[in-house]
Amino acid sequence: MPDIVDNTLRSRRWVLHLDMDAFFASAEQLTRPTLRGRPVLVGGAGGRGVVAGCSYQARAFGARSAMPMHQARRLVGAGAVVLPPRFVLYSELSRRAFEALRGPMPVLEQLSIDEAFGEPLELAGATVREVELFCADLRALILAETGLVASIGAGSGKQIAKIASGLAKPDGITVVAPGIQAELMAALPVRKLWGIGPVAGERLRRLGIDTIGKFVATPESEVASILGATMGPSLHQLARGIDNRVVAERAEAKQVSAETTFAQDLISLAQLRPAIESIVDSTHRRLLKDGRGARTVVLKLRKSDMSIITRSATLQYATVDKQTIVATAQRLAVDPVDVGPIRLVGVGLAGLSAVRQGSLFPELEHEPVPGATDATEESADPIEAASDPVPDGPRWLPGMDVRHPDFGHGWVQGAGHAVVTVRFETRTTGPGIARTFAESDENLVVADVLDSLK
DNA sequence: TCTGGGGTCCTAGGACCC
DNA sequence: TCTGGGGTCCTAGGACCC
Repeated sequence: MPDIVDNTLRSRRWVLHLDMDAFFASAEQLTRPTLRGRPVLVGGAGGRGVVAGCSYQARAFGARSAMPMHQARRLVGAGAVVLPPRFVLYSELSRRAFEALRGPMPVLEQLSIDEAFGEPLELAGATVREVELFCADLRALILAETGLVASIGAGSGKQIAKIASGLAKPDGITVVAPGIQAELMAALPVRKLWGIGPVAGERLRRLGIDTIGKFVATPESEVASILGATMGPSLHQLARGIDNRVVAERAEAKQVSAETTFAQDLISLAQLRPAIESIVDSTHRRLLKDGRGARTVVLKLRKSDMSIITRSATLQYATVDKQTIVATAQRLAVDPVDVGPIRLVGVGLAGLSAVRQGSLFPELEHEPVPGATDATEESADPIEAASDPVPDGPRWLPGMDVRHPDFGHGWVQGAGHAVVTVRFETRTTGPGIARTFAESDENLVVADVLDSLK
């Protein structure tokens, strides 16, 4: 990167990319002040869990998102704080942040729970300095509204804005002036391009193309033959800094789905059947929340070797009827005895249509499913990897939000041996004290996650 | 004790229709 | 009596994103 940046340079277009810093872990540290400054790992704690988010203190040890949790834990050591994700909390913080941003930026393209593009019209033709000031205001707004830190990148298009926000982290702003864009990008690994993942990255690396600069220098025809006739040329354009994609509100979701990885592989139909039934339950809840009906049911099975089998069926009419969906998913099931042990079961619903039309002939969609009737009794309650409390399971699990009439809102730090240790604190209390109770203490009750924001 | 869960988009083949 | 061509829908698989 050049040492001197001319802050008076203007760009015709300024696209902004906002990204919350270490979002999940930061949300935990916000609402549980004891965790501030500590290596926090958010994700599944079971043997097959992975890191969904980690604090910068955890990253210092080498922990990363998507890393197996046991590996991250080993890297961080004894000081690691492992917490289950609280999506309700993250969604609320996300909602508050993006709602506030719609003031200064009415058009927001939300990419995920913690990321969005914006292209404020008032910045058209602005200078680098003006963009920096605008971004500083946005960061202050997010901080005031949520207590969380976001980094912002800005450039002449989406691709460069996204790269810039990565460079801005943590807790910063990076505005890429048009004049330095090409030089800045050329030096970056080709994997930084949005759309070049592990497979394409490896394919390019084997051909000696490891930087965006070398990628740009590769003839477009060759790129097309490596990455495909659609992706190739369009990525080549983006790498050359040609990016006229507009910033626009996202359309409605095209599918809803739910999936669960089981602590132990499912090895029989008798185990798979009830698993499918319970996953449909989750997916169906999402469908009802969405408000549309679904025509296509997709069953997804991940085998123990990580390969994926999908089977789908399209109904004659969109439906919201759970039994229809269960029956369809069961009909798609394959026998683990034939295909091999299964670690994950997922059910997706696509072909979502706003017309909630019930089937005219629902009985036709309830064909008997071989092996389905005995499955529920037969056995196979597959061991859930998720840490949801089960009726006969432990009453308290680490990370739970709880309340006590004398000590207020807190969270479970640890449980076992008939006792439970609770840290009483919320966003505004400052670091709280930990107290230990009998597991059976009636004064301790499960609390609303969002109370930790108070 | 390797590798989550929620999505999007692309490709490719076959069925089916005109 | 040999075998069109375009368009759409459905299905399965795969890459990629956070």
